Amino acid sequence: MSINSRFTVAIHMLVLLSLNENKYYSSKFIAQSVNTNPVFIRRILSSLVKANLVTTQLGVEGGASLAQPAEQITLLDVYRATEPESLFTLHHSEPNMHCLCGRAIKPILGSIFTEAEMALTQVLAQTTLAEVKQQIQNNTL
Amino acid sequence: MSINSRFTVAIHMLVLLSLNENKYYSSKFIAQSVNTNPVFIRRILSSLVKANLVTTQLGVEGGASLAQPAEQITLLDVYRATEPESLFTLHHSEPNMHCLCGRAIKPILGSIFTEAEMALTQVLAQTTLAEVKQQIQNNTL
DNA sequence: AAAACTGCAACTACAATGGTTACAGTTTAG
DNA sequence: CTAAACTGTAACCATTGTAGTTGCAGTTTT
Repeated sequence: MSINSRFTVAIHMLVLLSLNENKYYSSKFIAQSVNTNPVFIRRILSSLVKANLVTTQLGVEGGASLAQPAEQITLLDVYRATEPESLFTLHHSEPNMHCLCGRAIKPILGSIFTEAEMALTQVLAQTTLAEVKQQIQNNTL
Repeated sequence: MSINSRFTVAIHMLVLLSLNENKYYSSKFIAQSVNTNPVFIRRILSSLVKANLVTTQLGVEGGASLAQPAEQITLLDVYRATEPESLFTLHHSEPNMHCLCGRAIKPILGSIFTEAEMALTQVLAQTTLAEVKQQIQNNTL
């Protein structure tokens, strides 16, 4: 399958927060921009808080705000916070150990998959939230 | 989410076929090596046939065989045959066009995601079935 | 004619995704 | 000090994807 929309939504949210880093944005407000429901937003926010990308404030006028400057947050940080450990699913059921192929294939594919995933994450590490924000703002000129 | 085990299973199958390129392997035999059921194998085979990586033979002593030499089949070919078009899921529901962020973010993320996926596919393109087979055979010395 | 296959449809079980409701707890404004 | 606006989280639902299973028509070899 594919990388969850959680990742896409998380970036969307964080870019939104970066538009005014001193403001707390409510999950309801964010949900309207993303066009989804506030609970889904709060679930993702929960992951982002754990990864120390966002801080939240309870109560009236509360909400979420960036925990770090947008220049310091890369898309890889967001990816790590929202996506599971490994991108590739190895075998659903353990291969047959009586078969040459079954015995040896897992570690070999594992290392190729790790290499491929690293190539992907390196690209994500090269882009910061601030750059995405900048592109969005240029787009509207 | 993550990349389906279909991809992993497809590689497993093809490496198995590469052990003897002149033989037809039945879906039952392949299923035993992968430790799954023959129908699941035939469903994946169907995709591989469409991608011209495999030919099948009906009847007694029939089964599947590589349609190309193992040296010419890369993991990227297998990836393309078994995985959907795009790895990343953009928004589940369309973002709010009344929001600066909602309007502009999709194409920007789209191009970053394309770049990231290309980095991944380039790694997959560098490995052929023959190389995986070679590693498996070395492994058992 | 029997046996060994593919190809495919139909049905099932299970897990993941995202939407919805509900509610306890926190904070601010009045 | 109470009402309102928030977060955080659990519970439940609908939908979809994944993989397993059964069944059967059609093909090929013996």
